Amino acid sequence: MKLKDSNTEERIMEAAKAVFMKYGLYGARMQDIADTAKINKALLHYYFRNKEKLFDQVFDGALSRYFEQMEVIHDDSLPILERILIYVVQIIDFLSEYPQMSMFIIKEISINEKLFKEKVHKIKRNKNANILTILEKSRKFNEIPDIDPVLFLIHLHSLCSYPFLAAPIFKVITENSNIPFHDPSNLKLKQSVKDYVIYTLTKKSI
Amino acid sequence: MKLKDSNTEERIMEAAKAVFMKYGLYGARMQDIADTAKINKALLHYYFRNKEKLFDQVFDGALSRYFEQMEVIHDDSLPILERILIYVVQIIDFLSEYPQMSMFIIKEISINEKLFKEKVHKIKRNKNANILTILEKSRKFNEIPDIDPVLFLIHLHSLCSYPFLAAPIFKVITENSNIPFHDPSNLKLKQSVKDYVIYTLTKKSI
DNA sequence: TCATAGTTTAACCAAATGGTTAACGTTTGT
DNA sequence: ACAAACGTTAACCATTTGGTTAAACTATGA
Repeated sequence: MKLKDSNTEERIMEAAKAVFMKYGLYGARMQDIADTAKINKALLHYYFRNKEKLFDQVFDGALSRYFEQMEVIHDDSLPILERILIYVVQIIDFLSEYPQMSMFIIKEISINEKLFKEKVHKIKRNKNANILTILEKSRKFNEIPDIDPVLFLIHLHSLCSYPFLAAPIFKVITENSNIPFHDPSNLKLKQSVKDYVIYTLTKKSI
Repeated sequence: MKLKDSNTEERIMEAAKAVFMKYGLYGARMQDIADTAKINKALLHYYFRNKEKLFDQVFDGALSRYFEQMEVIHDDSLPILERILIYVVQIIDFLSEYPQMSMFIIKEISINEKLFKEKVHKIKRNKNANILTILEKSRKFNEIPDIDPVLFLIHLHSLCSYPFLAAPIFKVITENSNIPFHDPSNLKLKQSVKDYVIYTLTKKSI
Protein backbone atom coordinates (compact mmCIF):
# COMPACT_ATOMS: atom_id res chain seq x y z
CA MET A 1 0.00 0.00 0.00
CA LYS A 2 1.36 3.39 -0.97
CA LEU A 3 1.25 6.18 1.51
CA LYS A 4 1.01 9.70 0.15
CA ASP A 5 2.39 11.47 3.16
CA SER A 6 4.13 14.01 0.95
CA ASN A 7 1.94 15.02 -1.98
CA THR A 8 4.84 15.85 -4.26
CA GLU A 9 3.03 15.02 -7.48
CA GLU A 10 0.11 17.31 -6.70
CA ARG A 11 2.38 20.14 -5.69
CA ILE A 12 4.27 19.80 -8.96
CA MET A 13 1.01 19.97 -10.90
CA GLU A 14 -0.12 23.07 -9.04
CA ALA A 15 3.24 24.74 -9.60
CA ALA A 16 3.29 23.68 -13.25
CA LYS A 17 -0.18 25.15 -13.76
CA ALA A 18 0.90 28.47 -12.31
CA VAL A 19 4.18 28.72 -14.22
CA PHE A 20 2.93 27.41 -17.57
CA MET A 21 -0.14 29.63 -17.41
CA LYS A 22 2.01 32.67 -16.82
CA TYR A 23 4.90 32.01 -19.21
CA GLY A 24 3.61 29.41 -21.66
CA LEU A 25 5.39 26.28 -22.84
CA TYR A 26 8.37 28.10 -24.33
CA GLY A 27 8.79 30.73 -21.66
CA ALA A 28 8.36 28.47 -18.64
CA ARG A 29 11.47 27.16 -16.87
CA MET A 30 11.60 23.77 -15.21
CA GLN A 31 13.67 25.22 -12.38
CA ASP A 32 10.97 27.83 -11.86
CA ILE A 33 8.36 25.09 -11.52
CA ALA A 34 10.57 23.18 -9.11
CA ASP A 35 11.17 26.28 -7.00
CA THR A 36 7.46 27.11 -6.96
CA ALA A 37 6.66 23.57 -5.84
CA LYS A 38 9.61 23.66 -3.43
CA ILE A 39 10.99 20.33 -4.60
CA ASN A 40 14.14 19.14 -6.30
CA LYS A 41 14.16 19.67 -10.05
CA ALA A 42 14.86 16.01 -10.74
CA LEU A 43 11.49 15.12 -9.25
CA LEU A 44 9.80 16.87 -12.15
CA HIS A 45 11.33 14.29 -14.45
CA TYR A 46 10.78 11.46 -12.01
CA TYR A 47 7.04 12.11 -11.96
CA PHE A 48 6.40 13.59 -15.40
CA ARG A 49 9.34 12.43 -17.56
CA ASN A 50 9.92 15.75 -19.40
CA LYS A 51 8.71 19.28 -19.98
CA GLU A 52 6.36 18.44 -22.84
CA LYS A 53 4.66 15.64 -20.91
CA LEU A 54 4.17 17.90 -17.90
CA PHE A 55 2.87 20.69 -20.07
CA ASP A 56 0.50 18.32 -21.83
CA GLN A 57 -1.08 17.27 -18.55
CA VAL A 58 -1.54 20.89 -17.53
CA PHE A 59 -2.87 21.93 -20.92
CA ASP A 60 -5.17 18.95 -21.38
CA GLY A 61 -6.70 19.55 -17.99
CA ALA A 62 -7.21 23.23 -18.70
CA LEU A 63 -8.62 22.56 -22.16
CA SER A 64 -11.22 20.04 -21.04
CA ARG A 65 -12.33 22.16 -18.09
CA TYR A 66 -12.51 25.23 -20.34
CA PHE A 67 -14.64 23.66 -23.04
CA GLU A 68 -16.83 21.94 -20.48
CA GLN A 69 -17.70 25.37 -19.10
CA MET A 70 -17.78 27.40 -22.30
CA GLU A 71 -19.58 24.97 -24.56
CA VAL A 72 -21.98 23.07 -22.38
CA ILE A 73 -25.33 24.56 -21.46
CA HIS A 74 -27.37 22.95 -18.70
CA ASP A 75 -30.94 22.91 -17.41
CA ASP A 76 -32.59 21.58 -20.56
CA SER A 77 -35.99 21.69 -18.98
CA LEU A 78 -36.03 25.49 -18.77
CA PRO A 79 -36.93 27.89 -21.63
CA ILE A 80 -34.03 28.86 -23.85
CA LEU A 81 -33.80 32.40 -22.48
CA GLU A 82 -33.49 31.22 -18.88
CA ARG A 83 -30.94 28.62 -19.89
CA ILE A 84 -28.75 31.22 -21.53
CA LEU A 85 -28.99 33.57 -18.57
CA ILE A 86 -27.79 30.73 -16.34
CA TYR A 87 -25.08 30.00 -18.92
CA VAL A 88 -23.88 33.59 -18.65
CA VAL A 89 -23.52 33.33 -14.89
CA GLN A 90 -21.83 29.95 -15.25
CA ILE A 91 -19.22 31.35 -17.64
CA ILE A 92 -18.51 34.49 -15.63
CA ASP A 93 -18.19 32.54 -12.38
CA PHE A 94 -15.84 30.10 -14.08
CA LEU A 95 -13.66 32.81 -15.63
CA SER A 96 -13.67 34.64 -12.34
CA GLU A 97 -12.24 31.56 -10.65
CA TYR A 98 -9.63 30.91 -13.37
CA PRO A 99 -9.00 34.34 -14.89
CA GLN A 100 -5.82 33.30 -16.68
CA MET A 101 -7.27 30.26 -18.38
CA SER A 102 -8.68 31.89 -21.54
CA MET A 103 -5.41 33.66 -22.19
CA PHE A 104 -3.43 30.48 -21.60
CA ILE A 105 -5.46 28.37 -23.99
CA ILE A 106 -5.71 30.99 -26.72
CA LYS A 107 -2.01 31.82 -26.55
CA GLU A 108 -0.78 28.23 -26.63
CA ILE A 109 -3.11 27.32 -29.48
CA SER A 110 -1.90 30.34 -31.44
CA ILE A 111 1.73 29.32 -30.94
CA ASN A 112 1.30 25.68 -31.85
CA GLU A 113 -1.88 25.49 -33.85
CA LYS A 114 -1.27 22.19 -35.58
CA LEU A 115 -0.39 20.29 -32.43
CA PHE A 116 -3.55 21.31 -30.63
CA LYS A 117 -6.03 20.79 -33.44
CA GLU A 118 -6.71 17.17 -32.61
CA LYS A 119 -6.85 17.87 -28.89
CA VAL A 120 -9.50 20.53 -29.34
CA HIS A 121 -11.54 18.39 -31.68
CA LYS A 122 -11.27 15.39 -29.37
CA ILE A 123 -12.74 17.40 -26.52
CA LYS A 124 -15.58 19.32 -28.15
CA ARG A 125 -17.87 16.42 -28.87
CA ASN A 126 -20.70 16.86 -26.39
CA LYS A 127 -23.19 17.59 -29.14
CA ASN A 128 -26.34 17.20 -27.01
CA ALA A 129 -25.68 20.13 -24.71
CA ASN A 130 -23.53 22.16 -27.08
CA ILE A 131 -24.52 25.82 -26.79
CA LEU A 132 -24.34 26.45 -30.53
CA THR A 133 -26.41 23.37 -31.33
CA ILE A 134 -29.05 24.46 -28.83
CA LEU A 135 -29.10 27.98 -30.26
CA GLU A 136 -29.51 26.74 -33.81
CA LYS A 137 -32.32 24.42 -32.78
CA SER A 138 -34.11 27.24 -30.95
CA ARG A 139 -33.72 29.40 -34.03
CA LYS A 140 -35.23 26.68 -36.19
CA PHE A 141 -38.26 26.41 -33.91
CA ASN A 142 -38.61 30.22 -33.81
CA GLU A 143 -38.08 30.29 -30.06
CA ILE A 144 -35.59 33.10 -30.59
CA PRO A 145 -35.52 35.98 -33.12
CA ASP A 146 -33.88 35.77 -36.52
CA ILE A 147 -30.32 36.43 -35.42
CA ASP A 148 -27.08 34.79 -36.45
CA PRO A 149 -26.46 32.24 -33.66
CA VAL A 150 -22.70 32.23 -34.26
CA LEU A 151 -22.40 36.00 -34.09
CA PHE A 152 -24.61 36.08 -31.02
CA LEU A 153 -22.41 33.48 -29.35
CA ILE A 154 -19.27 35.42 -30.26
CA HIS A 155 -20.76 38.54 -28.69
CA LEU A 156 -21.80 36.62 -25.61
CA HIS A 157 -18.35 35.19 -25.11
CA SER A 158 -16.83 38.58 -25.87
CA LEU A 159 -18.83 40.27 -23.14
CA CYS A 160 -18.05 37.54 -20.62
CA SER A 161 -14.43 36.77 -21.43
CA TYR A 162 -12.79 40.03 -22.40
CA PRO A 163 -13.01 41.68 -18.97
CA PHE A 164 -10.90 38.83 -17.57
CA LEU A 165 -8.58 38.64 -20.55
CA ALA A 166 -7.85 42.35 -20.42
CA ALA A 167 -7.72 42.47 -16.62
CA PRO A 168 -3.93 43.08 -16.62
CA ILE A 169 -4.44 46.23 -18.71
CA PHE A 170 -7.36 47.42 -16.60
CA LYS A 171 -5.36 46.91 -13.45
CA VAL A 172 -2.43 48.99 -14.68
CA ILE A 173 -4.69 51.71 -16.10
CA THR A 174 -7.01 52.07 -13.14
CA GLU A 175 -4.27 52.03 -10.50
CA ASN A 176 -3.29 55.53 -9.45
CA SER A 177 -6.21 56.77 -11.48
CA ASN A 178 -9.65 57.81 -10.34
CA ILE A 179 -11.56 55.74 -12.86
CA PRO A 180 -14.75 54.86 -11.02
CA PHE A 181 -15.39 51.17 -11.48
CA HIS A 182 -15.67 48.47 -8.88
CA ASP A 183 -17.58 45.29 -9.44
CA PRO A 184 -17.30 42.87 -6.54
CA SER A 185 -18.55 39.39 -7.44
CA ASN A 186 -19.00 40.68 -11.00
CA LEU A 187 -22.59 41.59 -10.23
CA LYS A 188 -22.69 44.56 -12.61
CA LEU A 189 -21.05 42.54 -15.35
CA LYS A 190 -23.47 39.67 -14.97
CA GLN A 191 -26.51 41.93 -14.97
CA SER A 192 -25.29 43.91 -17.94
CA VAL A 193 -24.59 40.83 -20.03
CA LYS A 194 -27.95 39.40 -19.02
CA ASP A 195 -29.57 42.64 -20.21
CA TYR A 196 -27.87 42.22 -23.54
CA VAL A 197 -29.10 38.64 -23.84
CA ILE A 198 -32.65 39.59 -22.91
CA TYR A 199 -32.66 42.47 -25.36
CA THR A 200 -31.23 40.38 -28.19
CA LEU A 201 -33.43 37.35 -27.65
CA THR A 202 -36.72 39.12 -26.95
CA LYS A 203 -36.76 42.67 -28.28
CA LYS A 204 -35.82 41.65 -31.77
CA SER A 205 -38.44 38.95 -31.91
CA ILE A 206 -41.30 41.46 -31.88
CA MET B 1 25.75 60.75 -45.98
CA LYS B 2 24.52 57.31 -45.04
CA LEU B 3 23.15 55.11 -47.73
CA LYS B 4 20.56 52.53 -46.67
CA ASP B 5 20.98 50.15 -49.56
CA SER B 6 20.39 47.19 -47.27
CA ASN B 7 17.69 47.98 -44.77
CA THR B 8 19.01 45.64 -42.11
CA GLU B 9 17.67 47.60 -39.18
CA GLU B 10 14.13 47.67 -40.52
CA ARG B 11 14.20 44.00 -41.31
CA ILE B 12 15.34 43.24 -37.78
CA MET B 13 12.49 45.32 -36.38
CA GLU B 14 9.95 43.54 -38.56
CA ALA B 15 11.32 40.15 -37.57
CA ALA B 16 11.48 41.16 -33.92
CA LYS B 17 7.86 42.28 -34.02
CA ALA B 18 6.78 38.95 -35.46
CA VAL B 19 8.80 36.79 -33.09
CA PHE B 20 8.18 38.80 -29.91
CA MET B 21 4.46 39.04 -30.67
CA LYS B 22 4.23 35.30 -31.09
CA TYR B 23 6.46 34.09 -28.25
CA GLY B 24 6.78 37.06 -25.89
CA LEU B 25 9.94 38.38 -24.28
CA TYR B 26 10.79 35.16 -22.44
CA GLY B 27 9.83 32.72 -25.15
CA ALA B 28 11.43 34.57 -28.08
CA ARG B 29 14.87 33.47 -29.27
CA MET B 30 17.41 35.90 -30.70
CA GLN B 31 18.48 33.28 -33.25
CA ASP B 32 14.85 32.97 -34.33
CA ILE B 33 14.67 36.72 -34.90
CA ALA B 34 17.93 36.65 -36.84
CA ASP B 35 16.72 33.76 -39.00
CA THR B 36 13.40 35.49 -39.67
CA ALA B 37 15.23 38.67 -40.70
CA LYS B 38 17.75 36.56 -42.62
CA ILE B 39 20.75 38.30 -41.07
CA ASN B 40 23.61 37.30 -38.82
CA LYS B 41 22.73 37.08 -35.15
CA ALA B 42 25.49 39.51 -34.16
CA LEU B 43 23.74 42.25 -36.10
CA LEU B 44 20.91 42.15 -33.61
CA HIS B 45 23.36 43.28 -30.95
CA TYR B 46 25.10 45.68 -33.31
CA TYR B 47 21.87 47.57 -33.97
CA PHE B 48 19.94 47.04 -30.74
CA ARG B 49 22.56 46.17 -28.12
CA ASN B 50 20.62 43.38 -26.39
CA LYS B 51 17.34 41.45 -26.19
CA GLU B 52 15.67 43.75 -23.68
CA LYS B 53 16.45 46.89 -25.71
CA LEU B 54 15.14 45.30 -28.89
CA PHE B 55 12.04 44.12 -27.09
CA ASP B 56 11.48 47.56 -25.60
CA GLN B 57 11.47 49.17 -29.03
CA VAL B 58 8.97 46.64 -30.30
CA PHE B 59 6.80 46.88 -27.22
CA ASP B 60 6.88 50.67 -26.96
CA GLY B 61 5.87 51.00 -30.60
CA ALA B 62 3.03 48.55 -30.16
CA LEU B 63 1.87 50.18 -26.94
CA SER B 64 1.68 53.70 -28.32
CA ARG B 65 -0.06 52.61 -31.50
CA TYR B 66 -2.49 50.49 -29.50
CA PHE B 67 -3.51 53.24 -27.07
CA GLU B 68 -3.69 55.80 -29.83
CA GLN B 69 -6.30 53.64 -31.52
CA MET B 70 -8.15 52.32 -28.51
CA GLU B 71 -8.31 55.46 -26.43
CA VAL B 72 -8.60 58.35 -28.85
CA ILE B 73 -11.93 59.28 -30.35
CA HIS B 74 -12.01 61.65 -33.32
CA ASP B 75 -14.48 63.90 -35.16
CA ASP B 76 -15.35 66.14 -32.24
CA SER B 77 -17.75 68.17 -34.34
CA LEU B 78 -20.16 65.25 -34.73
CA PRO B 79 -22.80 64.16 -32.19
CA ILE B 80 -21.58 61.69 -29.60
CA LEU B 81 -23.46 58.73 -31.10
CA GLU B 82 -21.91 59.26 -34.54
CA ARG B 83 -18.48 59.67 -33.00
CA ILE B 84 -18.76 56.37 -31.17
CA LEU B 85 -19.98 54.55 -34.27
CA ILE B 86 -16.91 55.83 -36.12
CA TYR B 87 -14.81 54.83 -33.12
CA VAL B 88 -16.15 51.28 -33.39
CA VAL B 89 -15.12 51.03 -37.02
CA GLN B 90 -11.74 52.57 -36.23
CA ILE B 91 -11.05 49.95 -33.54
CA ILE B 92 -12.20 46.98 -35.58
CA ASP B 93 -10.21 48.09 -38.62
CA PHE B 94 -7.14 48.53 -36.45
CA LEU B 95 -7.47 45.16 -34.74
CA SER B 96 -8.13 43.57 -38.09
CA GLU B 97 -4.83 44.92 -39.35
CA TYR B 98 -2.88 43.92 -36.22
CA PRO B 99 -4.82 40.95 -34.85
CA GLN B 100 -2.05 39.83 -32.50
CA MET B 101 -1.46 43.19 -30.89
CA SER B 102 -4.05 43.01 -28.08
CA MET B 103 -2.83 39.62 -27.04
CA PHE B 104 0.79 40.74 -27.13
CA ILE B 105 0.23 43.79 -24.96
CA ILE B 106 -2.04 42.10 -22.46
CA LYS B 107 0.23 39.09 -22.10
CA GLU B 108 3.43 41.06 -21.61
CA ILE B 109 1.83 43.40 -19.12
CA SER B 110 0.50 40.43 -17.17
CA ILE B 111 3.97 38.85 -17.04
CA ASN B 112 5.83 41.98 -16.01
CA GLU B 113 3.24 44.28 -14.54
CA LYS B 114 5.55 46.51 -12.58
CA LEU B 115 7.94 47.23 -15.42
CA PHE B 116 5.16 48.36 -17.74
CA LYS B 117 3.20 50.51 -15.33
CA GLU B 118 5.13 53.67 -16.05
CA LYS B 119 5.15 53.00 -19.77
CA VAL B 120 1.38 52.69 -19.90
CA HIS B 121 0.85 55.77 -17.80
CA LYS B 122 3.33 57.78 -19.86
CA ILE B 123 1.37 57.02 -23.01
CA LYS B 124 -2.25 57.46 -21.97
CA ARG B 125 -2.22 61.19 -21.45
CA ASN B 126 -4.26 62.54 -24.36
CA LYS B 127 -7.04 63.71 -22.08
CA ASN B 128 -8.84 65.89 -24.64
CA ALA B 129 -9.87 63.10 -26.96
CA ASN B 130 -9.89 60.30 -24.40
CA ILE B 131 -12.93 58.11 -25.03
CA LEU B 132 -13.77 57.74 -21.35
CA THR B 133 -13.49 61.47 -20.73
CA ILE B 134 -15.81 62.16 -23.65
CA LEU B 135 -18.30 59.58 -22.46
CA GLU B 136 -18.36 60.99 -18.95
CA LYS B 137 -18.85 64.50 -20.28
CA SER B 138 -21.70 63.40 -22.51
CA ARG B 139 -23.25 61.66 -19.53
CA LYS B 140 -22.99 64.83 -17.48
CA PHE B 141 -24.76 66.83 -20.20
CA ASN B 142 -27.42 64.13 -20.55
CA GLU B 143 -26.51 63.53 -24.16
CA ILE B 144 -26.52 59.81 -23.41
CA PRO B 145 -28.68 57.72 -21.06
CA ASP B 146 -27.83 57.01 -17.45
CA ILE B 147 -25.41 54.17 -18.02
CA ASP B 148 -22.07 53.39 -16.42
CA PRO B 149 -19.54 54.79 -18.90
CA VAL B 150 -16.79 52.44 -17.74
CA LEU B 151 -18.96 49.35 -18.06
CA PHE B 152 -20.20 50.53 -21.45
CA LEU B 153 -16.62 51.02 -22.59
CA ILE B 154 -15.62 47.58 -21.33
CA HIS B 155 -18.50 46.05 -23.28
CA LEU B 156 -17.59 48.01 -26.37
CA HIS B 157 -13.99 46.87 -26.25
CA SER B 158 -15.13 43.35 -25.45
CA LEU B 159 -17.30 43.17 -28.55
CA CYS B 160 -14.58 44.62 -30.77
CA SER B 161 -11.48 42.94 -29.36
CA TYR B 162 -12.48 39.45 -28.34
CA PRO B 163 -13.17 38.13 -31.85
CA PHE B 164 -9.54 38.88 -32.73
CA LEU B 165 -8.14 37.71 -29.42
CA ALA B 166 -9.93 34.40 -29.65
CA ALA B 167 -9.31 34.00 -33.37
CA PRO B 168 -6.85 31.11 -32.82
CA ILE B 169 -9.56 29.13 -31.03
CA PHE B 170 -12.19 29.97 -33.64
CA LYS B 171 -9.86 28.89 -36.42
CA VAL B 172 -9.18 25.52 -34.85
CA ILE B 173 -12.83 24.94 -33.96
CA THR B 174 -14.35 25.97 -37.26
CA GLU B 175 -11.85 24.11 -39.44
CA ASN B 176 -13.18 20.74 -40.55
CA SER B 177 -16.48 21.78 -39.06
CA ASN B 178 -19.56 23.10 -40.76
CA ILE B 179 -20.08 26.06 -38.46
CA PRO B 180 -21.64 28.67 -40.73
CA PHE B 181 -19.86 31.95 -40.16
CA HIS B 182 -17.95 34.06 -42.62
CA ASP B 183 -17.45 37.75 -42.17
CA PRO B 184 -15.23 39.27 -44.84
CA SER B 185 -14.09 42.78 -43.92
CA ASN B 186 -15.81 42.28 -40.56
CA LEU B 187 -18.97 43.83 -41.94
CA LYS B 188 -21.31 41.76 -39.78
CA LEU B 189 -19.22 42.40 -36.71
CA LYS B 190 -19.15 46.14 -37.30
CA GLN B 191 -22.88 46.34 -37.89
CA SER B 192 -23.69 44.21 -34.90
CA VAL B 193 -21.52 46.25 -32.54
CA LYS B 194 -22.99 49.43 -33.97
CA ASP B 195 -26.45 48.06 -33.25
CA TYR B 196 -25.41 47.48 -29.67
CA VAL B 197 -24.12 51.03 -29.37
CA ILE B 198 -27.25 52.53 -30.88
CA TYR B 199 -29.48 50.44 -28.63
CA THR B 200 -27.50 51.29 -25.51
CA LEU B 201 -27.14 55.02 -26.21
CA THR B 202 -30.64 55.73 -27.52
CA LYS B 203 -33.12 53.06 -26.44
CA LYS B 204 -32.31 53.40 -22.76
CA SER B 205 -32.69 57.16 -22.86
CA ILE B 206 -36.40 56.98 -23.44
C1' DT C 1 15.21 -6.92 11.44
C1' DC C 2 16.14 -6.56 6.86
C1' DA C 3 15.67 -6.53 1.98
C1' DT C 4 12.99 -4.40 -1.47
C1' DA C 5 10.72 -0.82 -3.80
C1' DG C 6 9.66 3.84 -3.93
C1' DT C 7 11.31 8.63 -3.21
C1' DT C 8 14.64 12.45 -2.94
C1' DT C 9 19.00 14.70 -3.60
C1' DA C 10 23.40 16.77 -5.37
C1' DA C 11 26.35 16.48 -8.95
C1' DC C 12 26.75 16.21 -13.51
C1' DC C 13 26.06 16.59 -18.80
C1' DA C 14 25.11 18.19 -23.50
C1' DA C 15 22.67 21.44 -25.95
C1' DA C 16 20.79 25.92 -26.42
C1' DT C 17 20.92 30.69 -25.36
C1' DG C 18 22.27 35.67 -25.07
C1' DG C 19 26.14 38.02 -25.93
C1' DT C 20 31.21 39.29 -27.50
C1' DT C 21 35.19 39.64 -30.41
C1' DA C 22 38.34 40.05 -33.98
C1' DA C 23 38.77 39.84 -38.58
C1' DC C 24 36.92 40.96 -42.97
C1' DG C 25 34.18 43.61 -46.37
C1' DT C 26 31.97 47.84 -47.95
C1' DT C 27 30.83 52.65 -48.23
C1' DT C 28 32.03 57.31 -48.04
C1' DG C 29 34.22 61.83 -47.70
C1' DT C 30 38.41 63.92 -49.06
C1' DA D 1 43.04 56.46 -54.29
C1' DC D 2 42.76 55.77 -49.63
C1' DA D 3 41.90 55.88 -44.83
C1' DA D 4 38.31 56.15 -41.61
C1' DA D 5 33.81 54.79 -40.42
C1' DC D 6 30.29 51.68 -41.08
C1' DG D 7 28.43 47.02 -41.74
C1' DT D 8 28.83 41.93 -41.67
C1' DT D 9 30.50 37.45 -40.47
C1' DA D 10 32.18 33.13 -38.19
C1' DA D 11 34.06 31.64 -34.24
C1' DC D 12 33.92 31.85 -29.66
C1' DC D 13 32.39 32.40 -24.56
C1' DA D 14 29.77 32.09 -20.15
C1' DT D 15 25.47 31.02 -18.46
C1' DT D 16 21.20 28.83 -18.53
C1' DT D 17 18.39 25.17 -19.81
C1' DG D 18 16.22 20.50 -20.00
C1' DG D 19 17.54 16.26 -18.69
C1' DT D 20 20.33 12.13 -16.43
C1' DT D 21 22.58 9.46 -12.92
C1' DA D 22 24.18 7.30 -9.00
C1' DA D 23 23.98 7.46 -4.46
C1' DA D 24 21.27 8.28 -0.29
C1' DC D 25 17.10 8.21 2.23
C1' DT D 26 12.50 6.33 3.62
C1' DA D 27 8.67 3.56 4.03
C1' DT D 28 6.82 -1.03 3.78
C1' DG D 29 5.96 -5.94 3.99
C1' DA D 30 7.76 -10.41 5.29
